[in-house]
Amino acid sequence: MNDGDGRKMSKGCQPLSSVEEGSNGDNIGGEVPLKKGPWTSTEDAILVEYVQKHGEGNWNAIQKSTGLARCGKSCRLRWANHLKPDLKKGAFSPEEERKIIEFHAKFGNKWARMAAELPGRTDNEIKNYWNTRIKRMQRAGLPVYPANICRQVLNDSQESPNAGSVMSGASQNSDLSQIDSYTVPDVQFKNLKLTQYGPTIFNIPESTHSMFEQSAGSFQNYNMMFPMKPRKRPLETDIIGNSLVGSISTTVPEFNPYVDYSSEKITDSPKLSFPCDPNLNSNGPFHVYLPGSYAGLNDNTSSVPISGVKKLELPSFQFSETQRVGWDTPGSHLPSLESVDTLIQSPPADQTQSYLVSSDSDGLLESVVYGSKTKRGANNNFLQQTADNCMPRSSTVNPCDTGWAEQSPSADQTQSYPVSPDTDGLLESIVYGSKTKRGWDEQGDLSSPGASVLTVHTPISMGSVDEPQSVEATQDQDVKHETVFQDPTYYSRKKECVNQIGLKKPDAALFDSGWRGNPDADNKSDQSNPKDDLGAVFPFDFHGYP
DNA sequence: AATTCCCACAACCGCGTCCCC
DNA sequence: TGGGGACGCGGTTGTGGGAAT
Repeated sequence: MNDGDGRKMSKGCQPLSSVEEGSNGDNIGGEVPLKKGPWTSTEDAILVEYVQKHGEGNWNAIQKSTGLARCGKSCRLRWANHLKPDLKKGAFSPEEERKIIEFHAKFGNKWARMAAELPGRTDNEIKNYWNTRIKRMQRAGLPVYPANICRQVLNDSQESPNAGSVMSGASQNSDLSQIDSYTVPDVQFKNLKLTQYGPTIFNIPESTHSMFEQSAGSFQNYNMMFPMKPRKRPLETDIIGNSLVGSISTTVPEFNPYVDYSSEKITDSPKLSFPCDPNLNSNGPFHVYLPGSYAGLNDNTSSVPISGVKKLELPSFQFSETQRVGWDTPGSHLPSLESVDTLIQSPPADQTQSYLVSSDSDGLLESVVYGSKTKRGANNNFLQQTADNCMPRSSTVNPCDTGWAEQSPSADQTQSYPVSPDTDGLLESIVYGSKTKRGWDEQGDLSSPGASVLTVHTPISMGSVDEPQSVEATQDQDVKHETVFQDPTYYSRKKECVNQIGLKKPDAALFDSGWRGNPDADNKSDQSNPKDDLGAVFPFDFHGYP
């Protein structure tokens, strides 16, 4: 570390007026710059001694009274994360891991809250664990939330007075007063069958539902997956994933919602399956955007399909008419940022339709969005959204057909899922403005540049696996188009990405490392690389791209 | 053996909130 | 009531070390 020469003045921390941190030779103008970087044992000792003597708090006084060249903030962090006597060290126990997953499902990224529930553990520790886990699961193409957790959270939610927001940590955490004008009306999930879907990491905004309806059969074929970049060195998980390819491509793996995956390492989860893509023959494009990632600021993005290996289960969504209306109208509530987190573009009913991203995207919006996202921090309440995603809205089609329907204890449930309130209307304003500017109000014009802008904003549009949409049904979508595609937000300029993901033969594309050349996949897309597009929405480090 | 890559984690940073004056 | 400091929170970055090449 930069112990010593690498020291810098900590931003946000006032320099010491006088300190005896002799080892620091950066003393400028008589002021000792506050040290940054790893703490030394000496510093630790000083801090511990001070706290033992004076107790916690008044952190800024430490540097004054002890001469410790650390700002109060740094002292507090060091104490809280490492020096506190009651801290638990070492790896998380399986039980702790299970709790973390559960808490994340409930609270979202409320690390401090989670830490409060886990004695001896710090928020930073939990956060790091979670982020690492996310990456790992992503890489393996595994669902972040085990089905049992989803189910549990769902049950908890149902039991609570405010039930309705299932697995929406943000919603549950948020004070109701925070619900602003952007709050999306509750979404009604009919025939909720959470467990049948098992875990999913995607947050699918309700607005997506209507898309499914309209795209009817098209979305039956989507595979949610994590884009995966080939690792230079294969991991066990990769191996597993690859090993699944065959079966996934040809059969519908069975997902056991009752298996507790909470603490499993990827390497020991060979039984995991991907309860998705009930219709492997479907040809509907499908896009999934995960929250918080860097945006593809340039539209030089390619249409290269994600060379992912795994598929994620896709919940179906349904909107009530009123909800649809809400989304359609310009003044309607835009999706919350949380909903923005996950973006999935659903292809129109006409699967031959191209989803190429308009080439005219200037990247500005993406930049803005990205900035906003970054700044705000991706409040990727995966689970919240995941849970929503997990909830099929329709059960007309026997889920069993999908191969993972049997276990759906709550098939008859009808629930309302309030969209998490948006805490920042700026992005919506920008997006909306952009859309307006671009004139995307030309409903149904999926190729409209403006529409594409909303990708970032758009709730995931996914095919409902259990949607009663027969192929025939998919052809009758006029009405649905009005309700759904009217809202430009459903389409992103990253259409190409969609295109790429929306493979006629998802499986093949997914697992075909050479799917760049997949004729089906790039039927109408350019050769751009979806990496940027995906990266723009995925909060994770996408190690999935070549 | 050197290099590269990746993971895990510690620490930093910016921002929001609380509290006191 | 508002200004400012203290503190907390969540996201991001940087670093060390191990594994793979």
